[in-house]
Amino acid sequence: MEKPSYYDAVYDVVRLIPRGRVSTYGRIADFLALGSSRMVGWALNQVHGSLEDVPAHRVVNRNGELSGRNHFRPPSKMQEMLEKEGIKVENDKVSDFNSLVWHPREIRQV
DNA sequence: GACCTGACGCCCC
DNA sequence: AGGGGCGCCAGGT
Repeated sequence: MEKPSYYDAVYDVVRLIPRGRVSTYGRIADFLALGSSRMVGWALNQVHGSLEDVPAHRVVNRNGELSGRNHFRPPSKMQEMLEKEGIKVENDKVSDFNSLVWHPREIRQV
């Protein structure tokens, strides 16, 4: 029985997002060559309760907006967790997003 | 089994 | 600069 779903690959990448940093659906999708940013969202949607293992709160859209906050409970939880990591969130958007956005490619550059 | 929607992103107007 | 439409794949109705 195979479940090679790219899901695991997505979770793996998300898990690699450093604390205090964020990444985007698009970058992850591009890094994994999924072809669609939505797939990342689908995968994270399946996470649901495994959020402890997969820091899905560190994944935002290309504008740094917390587009997935509505899937957290309460929705403000996403912002809460981010702020707990030192990330400033204002008006459902990551402040200084451009500076702290993390590129999966950095893994290879270590 | 067909249709619609969805944690997105890019192109076109 | 802002708004609207299409594409991507999976899952639910």
